[in-house]
Order: sequence, then C-alpha cells, then structure tokens
Amino acid sequence: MSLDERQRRILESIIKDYVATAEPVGSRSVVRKHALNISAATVRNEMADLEEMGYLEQPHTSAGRIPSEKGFRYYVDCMMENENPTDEQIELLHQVLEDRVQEWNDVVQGVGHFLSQVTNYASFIIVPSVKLSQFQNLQLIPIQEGQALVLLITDVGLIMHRKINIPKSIMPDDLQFISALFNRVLRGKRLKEIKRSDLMTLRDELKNRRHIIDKALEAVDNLLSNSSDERVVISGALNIIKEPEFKDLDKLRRILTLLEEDGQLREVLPDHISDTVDILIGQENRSEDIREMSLVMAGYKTGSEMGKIGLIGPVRMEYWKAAGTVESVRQVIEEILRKRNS
Amino acid sequence: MSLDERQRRILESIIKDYVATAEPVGSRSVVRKHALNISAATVRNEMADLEEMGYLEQPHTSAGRIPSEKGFRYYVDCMMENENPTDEQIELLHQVLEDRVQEWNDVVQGVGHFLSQVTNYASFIIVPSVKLSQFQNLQLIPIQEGQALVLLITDVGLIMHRKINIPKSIMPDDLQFISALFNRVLRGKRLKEIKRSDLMTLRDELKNRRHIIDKALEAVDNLLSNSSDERVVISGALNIIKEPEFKDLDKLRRILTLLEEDGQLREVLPDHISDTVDILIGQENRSEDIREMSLVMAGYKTGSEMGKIGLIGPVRMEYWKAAGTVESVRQVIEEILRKRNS
DNA sequence: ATTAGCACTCAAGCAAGGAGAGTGCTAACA
DNA sequence: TGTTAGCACTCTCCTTGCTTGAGTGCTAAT
Repeated sequence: MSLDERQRRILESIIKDYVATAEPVGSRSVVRKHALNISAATVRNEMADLEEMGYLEQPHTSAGRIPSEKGFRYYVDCMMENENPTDEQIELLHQVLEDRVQEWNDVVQGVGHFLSQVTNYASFIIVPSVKLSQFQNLQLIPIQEGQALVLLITDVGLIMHRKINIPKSIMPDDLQFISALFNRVLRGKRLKEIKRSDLMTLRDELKNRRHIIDKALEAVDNLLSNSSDERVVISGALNIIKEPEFKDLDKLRRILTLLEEDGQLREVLPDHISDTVDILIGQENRSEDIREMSLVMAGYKTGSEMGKIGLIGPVRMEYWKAAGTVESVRQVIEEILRKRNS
Repeated sequence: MSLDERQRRILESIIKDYVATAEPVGSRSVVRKHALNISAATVRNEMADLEEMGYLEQPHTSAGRIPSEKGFRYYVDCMMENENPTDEQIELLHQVLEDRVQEWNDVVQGVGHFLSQVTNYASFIIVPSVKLSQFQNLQLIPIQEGQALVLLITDVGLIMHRKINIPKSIMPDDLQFISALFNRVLRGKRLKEIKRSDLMTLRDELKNRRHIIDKALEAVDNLLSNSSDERVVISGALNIIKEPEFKDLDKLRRILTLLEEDGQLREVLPDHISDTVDILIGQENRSEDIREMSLVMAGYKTGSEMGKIGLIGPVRMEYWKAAGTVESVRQVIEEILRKRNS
C-alpha cells in the first residue's frame, strides 16, 4: 500500500502545484514543471493509480487531479520537510519582542502578528487562564488621601490591581498589617481555588478594621472573578479572504465569524496538546465548522500550564511553511518565558 | 430650491425603502407602500424633478430611483428624527458596564460591542493618548527579595507598572526615599513632556544610590515610551459583510483591511470633533478609501482631552438609528467617566 | 394639475454552441 | 512488461443571442 519513488514524486508535484495555484493539476504540467523523464501518458497512468488508492481526486472527468486529504496526510507524515523562517525573520521577531518581555499582552500580540505575517494564514494563540496561577503576594498601597491600591501578584509575575476608597483615618501601617494578613491566609493557593469562604475567614479575623477589610475583600473578589479565563487571541484573520476556496461569501462569513467572535475558535480546537507540531487536515477536525480548514499548532509551557499557538488555513495549505514557522515561534516563546521568569 | 411637502414625502419613502432593500425604488412601490393619494404617474413626474435637482439618481434607464448622496444629506439635515435605543437596551449597556468602571479597557470593549450590536454597523472608539495625561504619583514597591515594582499613576487614575531588579541591600525606606524624589521632580507634568533631561537631573541628584536609580529611570523611560498613543478600537467590522454593496470581494477586502489593520482607520477619520453627532456621507469623506462609506460619530470628553465614538457603514445607512445610538452612548460614556473620576 | 395608456429601454436570466483542457483507452514500441 | 503516441470523448467555461419583466418618459385625455 505504500508508494514507490515515482509515485511519491508525482504526488509531491501535484501537491506543490495545487497549493500554489488552487487549480487542478494535469498530467502535462506535472512533466513540464518537474522534468521527470517520463511522458504525460505515464503520469496519467500513475495518477489513475494514485486516485484509486485515495491520494488524489478529480473534481470532474475532464479536469486535472487535486490532492485528497489523505494525499495531504501522506505527504505531511511521510515526505514533508519543514521550511523554517529565515534567520532575518527570526531576528526580527526577537527584536519586536525584546522591548516587551514584561508586557505579556504585547508579546502575544507580537507573536500573533508575526505568525500571520510570515505565513499569510490566520494565527491563534491560547493563553492559559490566570486563574490557574498561584497567589503570591498582595499589597495595599496608599496612593492618595482616601484611596489605596490593591495589588495582587501571581507566581508567574502577573500583576493585577484595583483602586479602593478607604477612610482617611487608616494609616499606612494599618494597610501593611492587613496586607500581611491576606498573605498569610492566601499565599500559594491557586487563584481559582480561592473561595469566598477563605475571604470570609479573613473577614472574621479582624473585626475592628471591618470596613477597610471589606473594601479590600471586595476588590480581591472582583479581581478574581474578573480575571480572564483562558484567552484566545487571533491575528490575521483577514488572510483567509485571499484564499480562492472562500470566494463564496457565505462560507467566508461563516469562517470569519468563527475567527472573530470571541470564544468560538476555542470550541473548535482539539483539547489535546503535544509539545511537537500537530497538524489536523480538513475532516480530521472534531468540529463540523472547520472541516474545510486545516490546523497547524503546537503547545508551549508557561510555568506549570500549557498554552497553544497555531495557524488556521485552507486544506490547501503550505504545511511545510506553517509547521516550520509554528515550531520556530514555539521555541522563541519558551525562550522569552524563561527570560521573563528569571 | 427647497422641496414641497409632497416631494419630501416621496424622498423619504424612497430613502426608507432603499435603505431597507438596497434596490432601486420604482414609482409604483412608492404609492403602494405609502398610500399617498396620488398615482404612480404623478410620482414619476416628481421623481424626475427630484432627479433633476440632484436628490435622486437612476442606475440605468429602466430601473427605479435611488437616493443620491445629496438626497441623503438633505434628509439627514432637514427631515431626520433620531431613533434612540430602547430603554431596555440602554439599561443593558449600563449593566454591562457597571462592573467594569475601573477597567477602562473593558469599558471600551463593552461600548464598542454595544454600538455594533445594536446598529449592525462597524463601530469605532478613539481613546486619547495616555501621554496627554499628567504624572501624578510614582512608587517603588518591594515585591520580593531583589525585585521591586515601579508604579506610575496618572491624573486620570490610570496605573502603569514595571518590574525591576534591585540589589538586595536596598531597604524599603530607600525605595520610599527615591519615590519621593521622583515625585518632587515630575509631579504635574504631562507624560509626553517628561524628557530624558528631567530624568537625568534626577539621576544626578542622588549619586550614591546610582544603581537603583538607573534601574528605576530605565523602567520609567520604558513605561513612557511604550505607553500607547491614541488608540482606535473597532468592533463588529464583520457587520459590513452583510451589506450587499460589498458583495464584490475586492471591495470587501479593502474595507475590512482598512478596519482591521491597526491605525488605518485613524488616517481616514476627520480630525475635527464636535460634541454633537457628526455625519459624513460618502464623498464628503476626506479619504478616498472610504468614499463609499458613511460615518456617524461624536466626541466625548475625558478630563481635558477628547475621544471619539462612531459608526461606519455603507452610504445606504440607517442614519436615524445610527445617530440616535451614537448620541445615547456618548451620554452614557460621559456619565461613566464622571463616576470613575469621582 | 393629474392620470391612464403605451411604446421604449435595459438588466438579468437562460439556452445553445464553440473552444480548450485534460482524460482514458488502444495499439504500437522497447 | 512497462512506456508512449494518438485519438476520441467529456466537461467546464465563455460568448452570443433571445426572452422576460420591471420601470420609465411621453402624450393625450380628464
């Protein structure tokens, strides 16, 4: 059932051609472009065989062949060599990110932009929920008469804050005392595991400063409940408008909506993450809605949790380039995260 | 040159019909739908007059009429009554924003979402640059062994922060001292007016703590140069995909790109802001790129600066609804800002 | 001033025909 | 046995011409 060398070369020719042009590929153009020493007729015979085996298909009798999803899968699994971004591109990415190591949002933005720019596909980045990180440190900081800032810092260095009003009678020392109290009770807990009951025990401990404690509790509660769940950031969604497979306005709208509407993409991505590059082609996708798209993605480790980056494009995708880019970017991200946490 | 009552009613009929259906309106459907006591032939005569005056145009001889941009302009200026959102909708908006008053980003998000949801057009919000606000307060806060947080607070209550490494020998008191120093020099300056020279004088003042000062200076410098300029946030860009005038893929792509690509929309908007609702129809727009779109927008005051909100849609727009919604939302925003700064 | 009637115009939709690309099959060839 | 040239066949796409229907402008009657 496996292919001989000539069949593989023909399959590859067809894939490269079809990916580039989005047109069915005829026997003549296979010999013309790839100068194998065989005639078009021979290629036709091989193509018929490849079709029978399911690697190619024919839109209609008198058209050329296009690779089937099985054909792409075979190519990806058995023949493909990743095409990495150029050194200049990687350099560029580093430069863009260098200034922003501290601003995780900007990093994500920059990475997404890079992915979609380089590949011309839509990119996505999944950032693990803040709620999975741990409470490290809380501080109440006086900022002006009658106001204080509640500052909450997590183990991965994320900083959240909220302003509260406080009675003017409260002294900085009081604030420090209260901060310490918070820290004692909450340190090391995962944010999502901090329950209202924890906050309540806190409240009971210090009856005489009830008012300010309440304010602080409220702020913390608010911070926790407003802190984002897993976030999905998408870049370059408009790239898909160029693909001829979406010249149908209705299809286009469905896909763009899927990409733009918050959370919709998340529904559609597989849960499993490996730390190598995963590729899902067309029908291999779990969800109906992207059965005519392909995914190329990889996981990255941020502390104890995993995030994902990836590309989404038509089945007729430059998998080699997509996979190479995703892998390179994954490495850069992990490097940055290492730098950031040190 | 001004229109008599009957002409106005005919113009209105045609506008309402055309906006609803995107099809040229014939004389028959004018009488049918709006039961004036006149015949189609009479309407035809009036329509010919209106066309001569430039309020209507005819795509081709045997089609109905469509309103010209001049026609829309006349309607907007002389006949239109705003259609405000329902009380439930306004209530909804308040609810959505209530929890988020402190998180300006979320407010902007929510407002944009509301605007585009209610009107089915793309919305934009321009947030004035942080750099225009004033330095109010800087604090250096120890967060763990060897690390401190530089906290910068502006007059409108915006909080920026950056982590720095510090020698372990530095005590909290040192940090406070340095903070005070910063505050003395910088208080009240506009962020964008803080020059490197200011920072340098600071540096010279305190030679013996040079190292930590340098770190802090670097952090502040970094915060200032990375703080965003005027920001443009767009919501519901995909709404325009529904409009039949953009069934042409190429047009659609141009507009969507304009909307999605950072900063492109800003280029295209007029600089002038009034605090009532402004409407720009098609060719009235400064920029070539949106000469087939219309803008409905208004300014809102945030402290001493002005921001803008608005809608962007096809010339065939429900101006009444757009204007009503923009105006209502403007009021809600100002209300929120008032609450927030108090 | 309004209206009915009618000839005229034009876009959109449909069918028929030709061109072109590409196939599968057959028969000849190494 | 594998390869190749040749040829008839198929199917899409494009063009052309025709028909249909909506809507107009003009004229003559009210």
